[in-house]
Amino acid sequence: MTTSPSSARRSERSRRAILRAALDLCTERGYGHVTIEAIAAAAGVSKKTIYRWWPSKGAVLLEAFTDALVDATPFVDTGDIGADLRTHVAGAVKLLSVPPFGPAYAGILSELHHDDRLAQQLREQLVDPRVEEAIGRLRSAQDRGQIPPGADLPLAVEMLYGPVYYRHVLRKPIQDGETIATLVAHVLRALRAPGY
Amino acid sequence: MTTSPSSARRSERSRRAILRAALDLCTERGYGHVTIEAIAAAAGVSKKTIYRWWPSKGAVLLEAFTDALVDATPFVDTGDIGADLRTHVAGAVKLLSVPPFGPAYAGILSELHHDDRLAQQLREQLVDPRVEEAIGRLRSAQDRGQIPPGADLPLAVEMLYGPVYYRHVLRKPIQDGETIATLVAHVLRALRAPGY
DNA sequence: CGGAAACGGAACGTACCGTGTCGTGTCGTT
DNA sequence: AACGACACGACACGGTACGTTCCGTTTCCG
Repeated sequence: MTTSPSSARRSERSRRAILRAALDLCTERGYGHVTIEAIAAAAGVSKKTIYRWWPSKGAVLLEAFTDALVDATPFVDTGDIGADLRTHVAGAVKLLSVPPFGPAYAGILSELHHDDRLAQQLREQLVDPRVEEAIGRLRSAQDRGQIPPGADLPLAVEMLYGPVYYRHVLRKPIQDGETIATLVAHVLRALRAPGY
Repeated sequence: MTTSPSSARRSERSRRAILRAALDLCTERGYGHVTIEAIAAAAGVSKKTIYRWWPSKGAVLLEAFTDALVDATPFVDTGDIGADLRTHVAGAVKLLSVPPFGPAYAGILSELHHDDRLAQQLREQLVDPRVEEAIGRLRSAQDRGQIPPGADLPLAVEMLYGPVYYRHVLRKPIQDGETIATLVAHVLRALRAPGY
């Protein structure tokens, strides 16, 4: 998570203040107008302290976002694969719909294309684990015979998350529950139906 | 397309030089490191001229991207809906895979969240027309009985484009032809199969 | 208790922003 | 053919945020 000097001397107090200030500023003025200097000022911290532990603004907000994501959208297993997928997708959609998380995540995504380290961190810490969880839940349904054995589970996950990302980056109004239910139903149908 | 002073006196020569320089700079140093000043210098143009016609860097690159998009991914109708969708999605994927278009589009997307006018322009000029085209092609297949009458065509388009955007913003390696074929097959299956 | 290291604060030069001014050139109008 | 309007290139401006450096202080480990 952290990056450089590797020490237990690090001030947890400052770390929390920085992450908190970063999210707060993101709420009130938007990701693009958040600056390292403003974060430092709001957190009562010197810029040097931020630069010591994070390489960029994106890295600060990625850590803040990841921290805040803890049990935001848990992956339950009630036995009903449809209901569980709906619950999970709805959790992700809802999280992205409230400031500062929607704008913060969009801002982080926007920096991936010129920051290789950040892209790697995001995939390793956020995306891949969640994809694995989703595949695991689908496989569990597969074991119960709710999904055919040969189904392409990774593709299924992309078909679920894809429209969520599509809508998020294009800033179309977030989907309501019915849209999510329809999406999940379509994906399950695509897995279940006979080959094309 | 253009914005402010509305005149026929505008120098087409300068306009072309600016759009060309913007894309070139995007190729060689990445969207995030392209500046208005650098575009002006590379195009042999004063900053004032750029600010006279475009409100932001994003607007310049949106126009450059849109111009370059002409017949990049045509929407054909061979009668085979599966083949046509594969062709179309492959065109979009291929376009995004080559510099400067991939990075340029990602950069434009990144600015949508703090630039309402740009977001509106992108949707009106780029996204909505293409979505309409896609829906039109699906409807044509519907008329021929290849897709059931009640199918949710807008959702189908999102299921097609969604994974493309998902992969693009997360910078996962672009899909190959087989992945695209599988995706298209799944979407068509989801439309075709009986209700869940 | 001593030293190493993280800390806050302040200042630095650099880069780019968006705007303003000015003189030049070019294109419509009459 | 001459005028006048307007886009043009150039240059300079104040402002903001960058990332770094220095310094003196505080905090924690051994």
